[in-house]
Amino acid sequence: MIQNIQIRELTPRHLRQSCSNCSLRELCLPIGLTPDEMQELDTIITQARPIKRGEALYRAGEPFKSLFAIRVGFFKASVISEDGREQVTGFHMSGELMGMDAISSDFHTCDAIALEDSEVCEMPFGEIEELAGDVPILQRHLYKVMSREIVRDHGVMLLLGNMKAEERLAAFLLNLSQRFAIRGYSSSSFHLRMTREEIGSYLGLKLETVSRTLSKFQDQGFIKVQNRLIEIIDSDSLKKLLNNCHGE
Amino acid sequence: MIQNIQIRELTPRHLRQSCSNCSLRELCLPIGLTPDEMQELDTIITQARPIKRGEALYRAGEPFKSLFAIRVGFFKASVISEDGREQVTGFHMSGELMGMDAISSDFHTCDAIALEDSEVCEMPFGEIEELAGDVPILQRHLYKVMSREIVRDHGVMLLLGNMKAEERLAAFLLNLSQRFAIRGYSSSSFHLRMTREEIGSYLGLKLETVSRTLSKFQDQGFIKVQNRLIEIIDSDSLKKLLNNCHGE
DNA sequence: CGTTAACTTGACGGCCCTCAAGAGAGGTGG
DNA sequence: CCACCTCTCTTGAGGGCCGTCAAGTTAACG
Repeated sequence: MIQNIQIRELTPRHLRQSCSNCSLRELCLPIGLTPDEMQELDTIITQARPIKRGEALYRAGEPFKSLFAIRVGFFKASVISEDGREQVTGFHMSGELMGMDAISSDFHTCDAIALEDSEVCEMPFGEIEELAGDVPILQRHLYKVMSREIVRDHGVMLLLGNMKAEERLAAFLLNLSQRFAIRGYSSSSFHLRMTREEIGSYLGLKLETVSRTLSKFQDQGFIKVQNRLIEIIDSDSLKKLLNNCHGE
Repeated sequence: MIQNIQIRELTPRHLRQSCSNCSLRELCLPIGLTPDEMQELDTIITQARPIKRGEALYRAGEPFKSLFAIRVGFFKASVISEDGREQVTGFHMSGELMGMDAISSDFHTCDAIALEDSEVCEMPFGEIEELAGDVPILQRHLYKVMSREIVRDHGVMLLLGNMKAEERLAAFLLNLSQRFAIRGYSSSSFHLRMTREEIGSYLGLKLETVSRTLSKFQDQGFIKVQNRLIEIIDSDSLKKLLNNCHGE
């Protein structure tokens, strides 16, 4: 959750600059590469491939070649079950890495759909891997990024397995708020890129329940909802929903 | 799911033997190490540390030093939310790797509890990592194992987000059945190592619902339940529950 | 301005949770 | 070996949360 906070403070200058080039917040994060190594990384990475809103960055079943770092934009990742049910497994924003699920089988296992016009950096995994063999700190960092994804998924499992609708939505809003804040946007006022249905799919709820719960939060004065614009008025109350809740 | 099937057939002899030593089904899987590299791997890995039923292999918050390969036995992994709710994130059996969630923060993020007397191989991550830097095939394999964990978690998210109690339990039983089969045990008759409550926690259900649903499956002639002994009588019907279900 | 997709709100019903009681299994000590 | 205790499991009854169905409203886009 708090994992990305210190990027600006901790990264050395040459890295910070390169990172601001490619926006690889998640890949470059706290790793002290030499200028040479950075340059090599830069030559590997394809700069800025645009993806229009609604388009797929990749789809389940396609052969795996590259990881993608989101330079700007917003994506959803989702898996489709055999009988056609969609489960959104995550929402991803600038600086985050996508496609790691595909390493295991050399095929993508989920769809990645842009929810707004976006740009990604393509990072051919074979070359990244090769470089990682020579640069221990990069290798370790890749392990860390993948591990973080596992931890994140466990958090979602906790949410889906244990929480009620109100708690899920509160957790969702607070998580979004935090991630926007990290990126320098307002944490108290932001635009949802996804539909109620996509939120519901992510949270294991129906779109009507999402809508109703948002309205309820608004009635209680926790938030203000204007279509997809969310204003968080009382984040403490939202947090209280998460901790108090019906545990003892 | 089917990922471990071909171990015996595909691994070269020297690897097969070394693997049968340490039972590292998941780590050694399909990777063609040289005998020298295998030996180095063997010197890194601590052979056979016993863990008694009910004991913790590690707990959330403990500093991370090693991954663990289960040599024999059965574990549950679970996260505890701030307000004390437990979510079982997975059940792990012989040959599987545990602890990858801890790489991201250098602290374990979940508890690993033995559900029967077990033995694990401890693999100091720093040394594994170092070796992986020299042995690309090992490096890639670590990425694959972690990626597989992510894919598995996505499957659980689909289950928790979209499925009804009957479907969840059917999926759970079929998954266990398959994993036992891969290890040479009966796929149609096996002993549950976990309580109804732990099954419920994993599946996002209460223990009463688990119990009721098992009874229902028994009444329908799909399975036979005798306390923790499960006999699968009609696996096709269970599979049908998963595909038919209330999708169109 | 018309069409479509997205959202809101209400009414109702069903699935699963909650509470409760009792049965069964496994371990310990007498 | 049996009595006893505890943990686990089963089963029932009732209620609540959320899904389902439906209708109407708003927003978005050509």
